[in-house]
Amino acid sequence: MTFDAHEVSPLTLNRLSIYLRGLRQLQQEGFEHVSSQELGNRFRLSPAQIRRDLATFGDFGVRGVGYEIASLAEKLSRLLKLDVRHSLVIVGMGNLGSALAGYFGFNDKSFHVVAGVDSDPLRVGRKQGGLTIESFDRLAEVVRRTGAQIGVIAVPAEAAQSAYLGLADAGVRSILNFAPVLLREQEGVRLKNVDMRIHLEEVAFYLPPAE
Amino acid sequence: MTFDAHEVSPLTLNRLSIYLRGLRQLQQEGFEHVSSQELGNRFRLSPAQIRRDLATFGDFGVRGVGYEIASLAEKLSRLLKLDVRHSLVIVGMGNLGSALAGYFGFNDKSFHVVAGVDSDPLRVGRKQGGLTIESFDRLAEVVRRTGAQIGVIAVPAEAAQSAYLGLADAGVRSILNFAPVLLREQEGVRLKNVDMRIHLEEVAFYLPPAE
DNA sequence: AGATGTGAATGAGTTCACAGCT
DNA sequence: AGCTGTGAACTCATTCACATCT
Repeated sequence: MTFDAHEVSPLTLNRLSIYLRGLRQLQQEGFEHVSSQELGNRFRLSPAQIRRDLATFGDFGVRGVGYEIASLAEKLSRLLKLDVRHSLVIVGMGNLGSALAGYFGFNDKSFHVVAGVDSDPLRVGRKQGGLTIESFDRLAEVVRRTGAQIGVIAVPAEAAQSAYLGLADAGVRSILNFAPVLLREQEGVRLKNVDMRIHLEEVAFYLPPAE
Repeated sequence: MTFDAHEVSPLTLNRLSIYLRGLRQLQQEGFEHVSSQELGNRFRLSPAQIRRDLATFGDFGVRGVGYEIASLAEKLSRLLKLDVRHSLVIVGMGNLGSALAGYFGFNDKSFHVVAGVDSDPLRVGRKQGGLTIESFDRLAEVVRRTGAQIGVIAVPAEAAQSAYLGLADAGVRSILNFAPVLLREQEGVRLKNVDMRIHLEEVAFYLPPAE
């Protein structure tokens, strides 16, 4: 069970998150054990892939029986590093930024929104979820003070590039971008685009030929 | 240039969306032509893959010259069916739903939010972006009246399954789910999960081993 | 000369199918 | 008997490298 984080493919990793979610749901429904078959049926996943993915990280199952839900969930959670708290700073506290803060949980077990900044003076100073919105100009200071590790870009498209630069300059090395733009990237900063519009375009494309 | 939508892989399709976005940005900056090389440099994409992807759908480029931005953007837009308008109904008009409505554009060229429903009586009747929030109970009627093709689930986790069922019963065959749950799926309904928490978990996982 | 479009080669990811454990 | 873990087979996706066209 020794592996290097960078050798884990995002695809596999994302599936682990999905398995964990499924396990939690089954747990809440009172189940204690599950086989790859059952898990697959329930959530439209491939049993073979579930076994392959899990086996990559350890022998979590028992032959003839399946997986013990609580203990597997626990192990996946540690594997995904959800047992340590990660701190987020959200850039852009408009509709989307506020919604994301709530969605991620201001004060989640694994994720903690430690700061929210905005360039709109009308929003600066407003309280939200036990947090006071600060000025975008102070971003570097805010990051230093809070030790934020992950930056979340939730500004309009036009402002996304400067939000990115601000975060990069402030020393944030991991950024999640929700603005629908392709950013000019910098060396040494990990960027993950979550472009909801592209997902929408995908769904629309596969829509039946219409009436 | 004849192909069946279902033969296009989501990976390729998503990249087409990305190329289109990149082209629009270059266009706005005043460029008229671009080579796969330049496009790749600018947005961290592989030139070979750009050429391969584009060539799948037609001979869009000119050897020795590259691609004409405006015309390629136009062609991609048509390919992605962004020249026809798609109608959305958003289930759950809280923070996230409202933010999504704004993000997708209430009245975009390609996407049109035609209705928003919510189960909270306090929200029903409220106006937003030229739309009046309607009751979740009326979902079927709303869908019939508006002809909504795509359903967007933006309710809290607990309510997502019933939102899904409501949409499916109302006849919506394509659903984008933003709630962080694995839904029990139904035959004949295309579901795309956009789980922002999973994206966050990915970024957190690859974070350097901490200080 | 310079960039595309594309067979061929490589690599990544998934599924099969079964040996091996409980 | 039943389900995992896993080599081997296969499928899908990306990259190479170059003939081909302007």
